[in-house]
Parts: sequence; structure tokens; C-alpha cells
Amino acid sequence: MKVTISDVAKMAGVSTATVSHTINNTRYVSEETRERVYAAISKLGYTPDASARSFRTGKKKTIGFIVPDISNKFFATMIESVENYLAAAGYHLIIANTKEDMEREEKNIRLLTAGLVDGLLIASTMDSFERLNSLLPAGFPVVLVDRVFSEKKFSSVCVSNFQPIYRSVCRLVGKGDRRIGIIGGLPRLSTTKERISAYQQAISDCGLTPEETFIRYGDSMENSAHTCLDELMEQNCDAVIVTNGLMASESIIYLHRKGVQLARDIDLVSFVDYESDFYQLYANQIDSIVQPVDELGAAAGEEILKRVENPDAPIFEKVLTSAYRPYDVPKSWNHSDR
Amino acid sequence: MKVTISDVAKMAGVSTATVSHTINNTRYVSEETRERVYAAISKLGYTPDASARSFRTGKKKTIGFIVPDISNKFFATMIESVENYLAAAGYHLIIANTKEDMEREEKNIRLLTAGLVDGLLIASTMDSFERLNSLLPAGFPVVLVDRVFSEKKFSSVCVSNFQPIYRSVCRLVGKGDRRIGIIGGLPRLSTTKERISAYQQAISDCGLTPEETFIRYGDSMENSAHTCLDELMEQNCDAVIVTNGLMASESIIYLHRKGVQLARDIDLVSFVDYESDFYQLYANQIDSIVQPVDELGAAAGEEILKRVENPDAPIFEKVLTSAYRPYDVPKSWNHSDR
DNA sequence: GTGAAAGCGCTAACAC
DNA sequence: GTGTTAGCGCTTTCAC
Repeated sequence: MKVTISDVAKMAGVSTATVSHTINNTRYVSEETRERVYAAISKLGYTPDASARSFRTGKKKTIGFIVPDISNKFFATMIESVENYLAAAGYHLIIANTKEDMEREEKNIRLLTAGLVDGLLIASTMDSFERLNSLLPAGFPVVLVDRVFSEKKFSSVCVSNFQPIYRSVCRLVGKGDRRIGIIGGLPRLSTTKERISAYQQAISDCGLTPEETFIRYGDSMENSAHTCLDELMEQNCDAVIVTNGLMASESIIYLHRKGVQLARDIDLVSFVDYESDFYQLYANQIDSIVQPVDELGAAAGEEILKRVENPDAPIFEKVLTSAYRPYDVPKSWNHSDR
Repeated sequence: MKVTISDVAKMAGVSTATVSHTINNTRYVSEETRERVYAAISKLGYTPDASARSFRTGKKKTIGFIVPDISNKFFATMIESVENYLAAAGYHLIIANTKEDMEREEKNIRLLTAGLVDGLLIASTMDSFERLNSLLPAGFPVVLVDRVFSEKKFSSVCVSNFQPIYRSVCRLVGKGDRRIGIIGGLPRLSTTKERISAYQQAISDCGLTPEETFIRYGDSMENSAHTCLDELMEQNCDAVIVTNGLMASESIIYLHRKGVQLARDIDLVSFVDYESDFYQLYANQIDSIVQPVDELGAAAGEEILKRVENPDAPIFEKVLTSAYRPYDVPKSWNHSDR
């Protein structure tokens, strides 16, 4: 049989109020009473019921994280660092995987906001701010992660990739490349838009003719880089920028298989998931852009807790910066430099 | 202001009981009433409060998953398939990351069993069954995943790796290798013990002298394979078996860097995370042992829901089998063959 | 076919 | 320094 707070109260000879206050340190309790209460608790093996507590207080001590792809190491690492941060504050993490599917995201947001979590971290796959916004109860604590919208209604934690991409284009041009292709993620995402626009701006600033056909879009999931690469190779690109870690590894494999040699036959600029295997293996053949995943996760955790505790806090936008590591510079270059 | 079931009842001109029954399809409601209820619901934008519901019914519709390392692709993929399975049944997933730390596991189990989840999936890092067992309330629905104990008190879903490892040793011997090393995970884990014992048995069955020094243990986390490899190379091993995906990728990188060529200078047998980048890239130079991660996840989801619905169901042990893929056989070999 | 009302376990306002 | 007690929002028994 379940042991409740009143069983404890009875055994300790006090009221339930006192037991509650003892447990929660929420008002003064004499040393003697405190001892009796704890004695009863351990004798009965009492554990406060978390759902009763949540129900009563309205706080779940749980944060939801809407993620586009758990098995993508970029997000897995981020989940890990978010979880670390939250656990230290006594919070739990519920994961919802959308697989870059807007309907799944919609369903998950509905479910999680219906009293399951105190706040939501969202790496949204939505194409419009309105669609996302209409799902969220007014005032619900939300922090957008990695992917943002131009409407600044929610706090956000993301990465600016403009500078590293711009630089990498310049460097490719400096090396003599003229037909520079780029593979973006889903076109609707802010990350993709930002990266593509950095590319376009650099291309034209460097005096090259922008070619629409040098811009391809994958879906940021497994097995989408191949077609894009084929199309770019057909157009004799001498350099390719791959704007996400998963597609970058696939590209490397694919080129490998086709016998295309990196740095000799083609220049590759690749996003890498921090500390990834691939980064280490190819660090001397490709330029890489390394995202500060751990910092991103920790910042996201920090922000959401802040908002949960104070839902009226002003909107806050945190922008971290990716590192650019061309392959012939010393590895000691720090990823936070610009 | 929060809209509750009685607001809906009031507006629809019925009792809260009727509203509840309408929503949950739990007793007959006339067509007319039903319509009035739904009209009120959508007019007010009512969503049933999940914590009130959990509190009342005792069901949280949530499963906890204790994982040793989220950012390890093996577990990330498994989480994904578990989540898929559960979501289809209307359940949520709470993740707790232990980082192979027994204290963290202990803390997490305590927290999650205190009324947060209906059941627990555990890929335990514990060294003893007793320690794990003592944390779990009697009768609490639990399914052990990937890692098991000799005591058969809990249902489990795991992978048998005996056969593929045994076979791979035999094949190495057949190719002429005599100094065969192996790198295991944490020695306390069932998976490690099973793999090492398959190795030992094969070694002695093949007529080789067992050498204790050919057996090294890593910690199944980042950066632990290097030292093990160094030690094995020092002893002039001509083949090495690496018994988990993460350490295997690290080994490949490390050998690469040291200029050791696979299949020529050394034979490598490597566990690969299913569909991993590395598997594809090196499939023609190393023997691989592929674990059925997705099936493992789905089976785990299935089992835990079964137990949540019927906690007294008999203990059930599901054992899946890893595929052995030596590098010179056609890739069409299926991973479920023995 | 529907309603009234008890009560799940806990917290916190109020009372002393 | 501690006790009494009213609910939080929902499900469900019992009654009609």
C-alpha cells in the first residue's frame, strides 16, 4: 500500500502541515519534531508523490525539448548538455523527436504544453512563426534553440554562422576556386537561410558570378547529401561547402567512394559536430566550421529556467559564434575566435 | 486564467462527469450533448490538465529511460526508436543520462520512481544486481536494456554477441593471425563480460595460448581506446577486436594517425553502430559486428508498455543477435542471420 | 442518459 | 512552533 504524508504525520504524532514543512524547509520546525518526522519517514519508507506535488503546486520540475533528430550527434550532444544543466537545478528533461516533420512538432507541442512541462526548448522545424506561435499558450515559457524566426517574440539561443561561411568562401577564392557550390539544410530553416545568404554575399563581394545552380538543399537527415553532391559535381564545382555535420560526414564518405580526393580534386568546407570522429580524421584535408554545441545546450538550459522562474522576463537573444578552422592553420586556434 | 472542466460543464449546461465521459469515451453520451460539450471545449480552448489527470488516475503516460551516454550514437539511435514506439502509444519519454556513473544512476532512479514515470527502461551501469534492485520499489515496472544481470528478476531486452565474436576470432586465426587482442568496455558490464568470454573461448578452442595481456578494458566513452591500443601494439598484436562502436571509431582514427594501415598492418574487428558513417567508409577494410539497435529499441518499448499495463506479467527475456560481416563477403548479408 | 459529490496526496493560508 | 483545513482539476461510484 502506498504510504502518504498523513501516515507519516500519524506516526510522528504531528500534523501533515508539519511534515510538509519539514520536508520542504518551508517554515521553522523544532529540532525534536524534525527528528521524529524523519524517523517516521525512514521507518515507513515514505517518498512524496511527485504527481500530487506537481498537481498542487503547478510546477512539474520538468522541461520539454522539441528536437528535430535525436540521433544526429549535433542534437544528441546538445541534449546532453541541456540535461546536465537542468539536472543540477533539480529539473528533468522530456525529449520529443520531430524528425523534421511539422505535424509531429505540432502534436508534440500540444501534448507537452498540456500540463506536462514547465517550459519548452524548441529547435523548430516550422516554416512560419505564426504556425509555431499559435500552438503555444500565451505566456508559456519558451526558448527557441538553434533555429529562430524574424519575429522576436520568444527568447532564443542560437549560433551565428555568417562570419565563418563568409570567410571560408573568401579563402576558397583566394586559393583559386571559382565554381563554389553549397549544400544547405531545409530551405525553410533560419540556419539554412543565414548560411546561404552569407555564401551569396561573399560570392558577390569576391567578384564571382552568383549561380543559382550552385546552391543545393538537403534535408539535414541521413542520406540526403548524395544527390546534392552529384548535381554539384556535374557542374564541375571545384569547392563545396556543406552546412551541417551529418551531411558533411556523408559527403566525405561519398566522395571517398567515388574516388574523389579531398583537397586535391575538390575543396571541402564542412560543418562538424564538435569533437566528432570525422573532424579529427579529416582535420588536415578540409576546412571546418565548428559549432559550440555544449555552450549552446548550457545557455539554452540557463535561459529556460530563467523564464520558468520569471515568465515576464524580457525577451533575450543569445548568439554564439562558430569557429572557422581552415586546414593549414595550427589546431590551437580557438573556436571562440572570430 | 486557466480553463477547467467545470467551466466547460457550465457553458455546455451539463455536469463535469458528462464532460469527462465525453472526452474519454468512457460511457454513453447522447449525440446532442456530445456536440454541446465539444462546442464549449473549442470555444473556451479547453485542454485537460495532464497533472491533474495523472494525479487522479495514478498513470503518468510517461516512461523513463536511464541511459549511460546519450551522445553515443548507439544509445541515441535506441532512444529514437524507443521514443517512436512509445509516442505511437501515447506515451512520453524522460531521459536520464548517467555517464556510466553509478551514483548518477542511483540518483536518477530514485527521482524517476518517485511518481514521475509509469515504468523504467534501464541500461544500467551498476556493478551489482543488489544495488540496482534495492533502488526499485517492489513491483515497479522495469525492463533492463542491453545490459543484464545473472539474477533474473527483471524482464530484459538485450543482444547476444557471443556468436559473432567467436566467429571473428576463428576467422582471424584462419587468416594467420596469432596475437589477437581485444578491447572491452567497462569490466563490470554484462556486455563486456559476455564479449570477453566469447573471445577467450574461441582463442582456446582454436588452439592459441590465452594471454591475459591481450585483453584491455576501455570505459565505453570518448577517448578511452587510445591507451588500450598502444598497449596492444606494444605487444605486437596482429589483430584487434574492439567491442563497441564509439571506441571502434576512435581506434580507426588513431591507427590512421599513427600510419598503421588497416587490413595490411593490422586486422581490425569492430563493433559498429548500425548505419554508421564509419561502417560505410571502412566496410571493405575491417570485419564488423553490427548490432540491431532499432529492433532493440522497439522491443524495449514494447516490453515496458506490456509491463506497465500488467505489472504481474511473467519475466520475459528477449535476446537479439548481432550480425557478423567479414569484409570480403557481399554486403547483402543480412544482419539478422547467424 | 446524466448528475452529485467524494476524494486522489499534497501545500499553504490562517489560526492559535 | 504547530495544527486545521480548503482546495488544486480531474475521474468515478452511486444514484436516479
